[in-house]
Amino acid sequence: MATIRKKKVEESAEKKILDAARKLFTEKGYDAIKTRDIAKEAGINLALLNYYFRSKEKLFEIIMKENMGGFMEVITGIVNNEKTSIKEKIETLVANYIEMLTLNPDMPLFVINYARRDDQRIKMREKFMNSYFIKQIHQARKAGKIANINPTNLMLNIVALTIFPFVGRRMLQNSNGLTPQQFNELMQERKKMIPKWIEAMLKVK
Amino acid sequence: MATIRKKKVEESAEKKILDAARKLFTEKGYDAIKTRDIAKEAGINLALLNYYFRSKEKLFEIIMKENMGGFMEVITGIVNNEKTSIKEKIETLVANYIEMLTLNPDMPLFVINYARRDDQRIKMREKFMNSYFIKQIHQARKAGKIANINPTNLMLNIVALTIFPFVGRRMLQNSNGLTPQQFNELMQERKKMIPKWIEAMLKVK
DNA sequence: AAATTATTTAATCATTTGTTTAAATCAAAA
DNA sequence: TTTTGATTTAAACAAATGATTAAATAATTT
Repeated sequence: MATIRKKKVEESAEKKILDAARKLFTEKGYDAIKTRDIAKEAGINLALLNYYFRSKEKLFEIIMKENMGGFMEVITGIVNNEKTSIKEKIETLVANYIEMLTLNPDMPLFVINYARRDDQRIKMREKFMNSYFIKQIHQARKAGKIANINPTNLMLNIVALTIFPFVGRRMLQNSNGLTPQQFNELMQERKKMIPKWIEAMLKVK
Repeated sequence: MATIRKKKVEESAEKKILDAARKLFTEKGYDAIKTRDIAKEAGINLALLNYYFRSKEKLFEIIMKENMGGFMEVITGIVNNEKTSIKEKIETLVANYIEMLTLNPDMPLFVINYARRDDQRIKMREKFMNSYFIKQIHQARKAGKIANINPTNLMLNIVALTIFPFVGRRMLQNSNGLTPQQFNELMQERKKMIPKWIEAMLKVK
């Protein structure tokens, strides 16, 4: 009988490997991390890694999909909600991203480098440009309520102001720079300010 | 006599190696590029690389310093010029960066990943925060001419709006995305707009 | 042209690194 | 307790990769 047996005493090796891989791949990327690093970090033997995940590549793909999903998921719901205003959408978008990135600050650089690695295509722009949010922007423009901004530039500005500090995090948190604590405080301040800054931009002609 | 002799017929192998290394390292980073890739791209034999540059690491360092220099150089002069206004500084800074990055669009991601690679410290923030520009900002704030913005956030905003599109370039230039031509046009538009957007931000309280 | 020095190469070495193997150990079921 | 399958390991393998060697070729000086 194909009954499944489980060890229950401690955290499964499979999970330990996934956790180690997530941490290391997200922090340093595919090429910089060796399978032996992952095994060591997970506290298991090297062979286990291939036993559970077949190869480094397959393990990486799992982490990549997790991260990519997390990174995209944030926008999907918000940006297509037909019940919220432009202002509300920007506020929610910025707040949710900063919350998520505070917990997982290396995610954006991971995603960006994935595109660098093998010219993989990431459809973030598509998702954004086809959204209800962009329709609202067009309408508000026609009605003369906001300036005649290029929607791609608007998207870029929201994303740049929100995500860039996390991408450049290591350049801010250097010896004479911010402590992790200060960095987080700064991000909390930006959470409040970015929507206001965007609002101000939307009046520029 | 230690006279130096040169081959003049074609471009020197040394330069060909440097050019290849610059292209490949900047595009894909240290770990992703093999010494054999560089030799092939340069059209020379593998051993030459070590003959001229001792090691992959040493060759990388040369490219790294080039890029780092280029990346920092832009701000140094501008930001400490005591003769220009805040507005002029922002305009010059943005324009010079976008000009440079249009010619070398992979440079920022290279620099950012260098910090990721071995926790190297890059003193961009220091340069900025100790500059005459920041003094001017403090004065203008006291005089009530601009809003009470945190200088680090101001710096982040200028840099984010200017540099981020190049960092995320491969996510914009995907199958359904922008052509390189369209991307450059967008950057030219941003060159004009970013100073205006920053100006608008500086009025937000 | 001969001598000298710079340049270039093919072949090899040594280490790193992803993967596999075969055997040992452990936990649940019979 | 014995059996059975899941889990874990040490050791080894094979390919990739950074580096070296020793010899050949090309350019310049004498």
